[in-house]
Amino acid sequence: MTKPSFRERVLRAREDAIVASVNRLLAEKGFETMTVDEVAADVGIAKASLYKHFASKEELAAAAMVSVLDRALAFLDAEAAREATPIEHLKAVARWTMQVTLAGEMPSLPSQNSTLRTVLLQHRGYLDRVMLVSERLGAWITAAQVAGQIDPRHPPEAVLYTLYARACDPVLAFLRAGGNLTDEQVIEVVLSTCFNGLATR
Amino acid sequence: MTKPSFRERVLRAREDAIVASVNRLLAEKGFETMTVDEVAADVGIAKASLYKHFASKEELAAAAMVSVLDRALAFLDAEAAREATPIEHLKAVARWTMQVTLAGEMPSLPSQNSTLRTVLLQHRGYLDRVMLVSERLGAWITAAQVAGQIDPRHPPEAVLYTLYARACDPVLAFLRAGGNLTDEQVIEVVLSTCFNGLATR
DNA sequence: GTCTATATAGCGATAGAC
DNA sequence: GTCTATCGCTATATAGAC
Repeated sequence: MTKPSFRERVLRAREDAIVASVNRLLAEKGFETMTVDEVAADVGIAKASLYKHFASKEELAAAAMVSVLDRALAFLDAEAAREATPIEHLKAVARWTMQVTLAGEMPSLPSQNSTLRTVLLQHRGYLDRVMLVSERLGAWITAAQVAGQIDPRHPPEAVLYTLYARACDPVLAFLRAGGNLTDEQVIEVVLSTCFNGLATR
Repeated sequence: MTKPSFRERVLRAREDAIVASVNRLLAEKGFETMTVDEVAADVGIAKASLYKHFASKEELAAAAMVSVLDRALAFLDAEAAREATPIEHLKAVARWTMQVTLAGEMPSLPSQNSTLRTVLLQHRGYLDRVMLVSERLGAWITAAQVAGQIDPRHPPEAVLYTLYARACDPVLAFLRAGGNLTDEQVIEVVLSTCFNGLATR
C-alpha cells in the first residue's frame, strides 16, 4: 500500500460526493425516477464527467449500496463491541436501519428491475458485503434462538429478511406523515410491532 | 338505472380486460417499468384505443387500484359474515392480502412517484374505497384492542399500516425465492412474525 | 372506437475539444 | 478529467383515416 497521492485523494473525495448524492436521491425518489442529470446537477459537475467515474446508472446505484453496506458493517463492529444479549444487538441493528431510512440516507432499490438486478448480482463488492452483513446478523439470530429470545419456530431466513425489510418499510413514512409522532417514537412503535407482534402477549 | 345495452356491456368487458392486464403487469414489473405499449399488446388492442378508455398511464394504475380495492371490500363483506373474533378477522384479511400478492395480482405502487400520487389523491373512486377499507379494518382493530387481543399500546394507525404493508412485503418474495417453503407456508410464517413478533412469547 | 403513423420529450450514454 | 453538444432510443400521448 503506497501512500495515495494528492490527485488520487481529490479524485476519491469527488467520488464520495457523487455517492452521497446518489444515496440521497435514491432514498428520496427511487432508482427509476432518479435521473443521471439530477445526480450531475446535485454534485455540480457535468454528466459526462460522471460517466468517467461510473460506467452506468446501475453502477451508480451499486456504489450507493456498497457505501451504505460499509456503514452497516461499521455499525455492526461497534455494536459487537458492546456488552449485550443477541436480541438486544438485533434490536439495535433494526433501530439503526430505521434511523438511516428516516434520515433519507437509505438507497432502497426495486428488486424487480432486471437491468439493475443483473448488475448487482455480478457486482463483487456488493455481493461480498451483503454476505458479510448476513453472516453476522445470522450469528446473532441463531444465538438469540438458542438463548430462547427469538422464537425458534421462525426460520432464521425469515428473521433475517424481516430485519432487512425494516430498511424499506413504508410504515415508517406513513407514521411520520401522520404527524402525531416524533421520528424516535415512530421507530419505537415499529420496533415494538416487529419484535413483540401485533397480538397482546 | 336503465338496463345496459349490448354495446355498453361489450365496452365494459373490454375495460375489465384492460384493468386485469394492468393489474398483473403492475404486480409483476411496477409502475415505472410497466409501459403502455406492453399493456396494449397484452390486451391485444392498439395503444391509441387504450387512451380512448383511460386518459393516462396514471389513470390506468388508479383503475387497477380501484379494482383490487373492490375485491378487498367484497372479501371484507364475506369475512364480516363469518363468526369469528376481531383478531381472527384481521388475520384472515392479512392472509387474503398475501395470497393476492403471491398470486401476482396485487398492483403495488410506489408512494414516491409524484405524478402518480397527484392523480391518486384527486381520484374519488380510489380515495372513497381506501376510506371504506380503512374504516372497516379500523373497527376490527379497536374491537380487538378492547377485547385484549391486539396490544392496546400500539397506535391503531400503526396496526392498520402494518396490515396494509403485508401487500407489498418483500419478505414474501424472498422467502418464496428461498425455495424451501410452499406459498401457504410462506404466508403462515409472515403471519406469525407479524402477529406474534420475532421475540419468544 | 379501432387502427396506423407520428409528434414530442426525456433519458442514458458518447464524441470531441480543451 | 472536465466541459458542451449531441446522438440514439424509448416512452407517453395524439392526429387523422376508416
